Amino acid sequence: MADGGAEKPIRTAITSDDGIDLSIIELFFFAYRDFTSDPDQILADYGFGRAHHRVLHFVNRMPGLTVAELLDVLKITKQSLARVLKQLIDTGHIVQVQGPRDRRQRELYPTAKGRALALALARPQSRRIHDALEGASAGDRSAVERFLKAMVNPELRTQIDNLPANGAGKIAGKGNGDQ
Amino acid sequence: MADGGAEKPIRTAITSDDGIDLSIIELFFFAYRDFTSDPDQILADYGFGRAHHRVLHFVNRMPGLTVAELLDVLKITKQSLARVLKQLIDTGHIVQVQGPRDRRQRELYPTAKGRALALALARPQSRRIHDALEGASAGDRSAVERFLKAMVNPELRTQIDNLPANGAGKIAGKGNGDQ
DNA sequence: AAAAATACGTCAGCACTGTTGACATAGTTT
DNA sequence: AAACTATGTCAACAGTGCTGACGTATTTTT
Repeated sequence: MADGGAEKPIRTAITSDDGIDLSIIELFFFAYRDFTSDPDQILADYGFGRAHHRVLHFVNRMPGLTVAELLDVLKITKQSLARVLKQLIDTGHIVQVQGPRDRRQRELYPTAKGRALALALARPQSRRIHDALEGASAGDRSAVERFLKAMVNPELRTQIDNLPANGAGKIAGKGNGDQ
Repeated sequence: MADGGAEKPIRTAITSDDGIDLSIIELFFFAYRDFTSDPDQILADYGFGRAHHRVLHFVNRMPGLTVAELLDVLKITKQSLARVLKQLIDTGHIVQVQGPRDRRQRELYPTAKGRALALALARPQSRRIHDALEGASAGDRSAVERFLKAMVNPELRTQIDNLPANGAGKIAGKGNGDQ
């Protein structure tokens, strides 16, 4: 700034009086930080990070999805995905299968190993959620779900609805035909 | 893996039947991603990132806190903090004041510029929350707050309670004496 | 059949944010 | 005086995101 160095310190705190919903902003930050800390610890043992977790999770949730579809869910570039996906394939957590209709496509599937890791990562998160909802009524739970869903950009809510057993039965156009 | 390359693909999706609370896990991921995207766009104009946002936010929420206290809130190393804090000081968003009792300490305060930016960053987040809670009852809102708080590690809940106008009046031991 | 578009992979370089480890300097406590 | 504490800083590294560019296989369009 170099304005003589005399910027006056403001000694009062921002409060809810400023018209900002500070409590939920801060709660959301702390909650998400701790929510991700559980899997982070497990991932460290594998030399993986959060990006691996997300890829593994959605491949397990939507087996057979293509690279392009995965990019669309994660909203990252293919170069970002390439690094982590390659590692997951090299370590035998995910396999690629050439697309039956369009042979340019690569369908992504978890292996038994990949399924096991995905579940191991989801377990502590699910437990934390379960504990957090202890004593909550069905209405409370529903309020939490509605809130979280409403926090998502409207264009993306469709994606969420298309996940299996989240309201939709199966993913359209994909034969989830049990191995 | 090099086991002959024949890891069998699993073609079934993980579902709630696996005993995992998938809907909230996924909702939380998407919700947080979009929640942070609003300020991210503003920050880009300043050449700042999410780390700057967090520092700025808590300095505005707890003016006069020391470097050590800030590290304790953010749970990062001082080397990580140093980089972003230096930038915020150099750009005139934050000022340091030598601690009155212990002159080794640096109390951190926002400037008018820093306060303005903090509010500009909080505004879209607050609006998103407000919109997400549209049509929600007081009980719904309370359920959401209780849930988020319960998601935080128990040891850290005290920190949250000590933020001004989140249940506590003032920060213990700090004279928030209005400039 | 040739041309254009698509799906994917990859190389190279960069930015942001987190980590360890080591060391320096002031100021406080013992 | 010695030990401890609060802060700053240098250096190196990891993880994950980005852009830009280019190559190859395959499908679609002309």
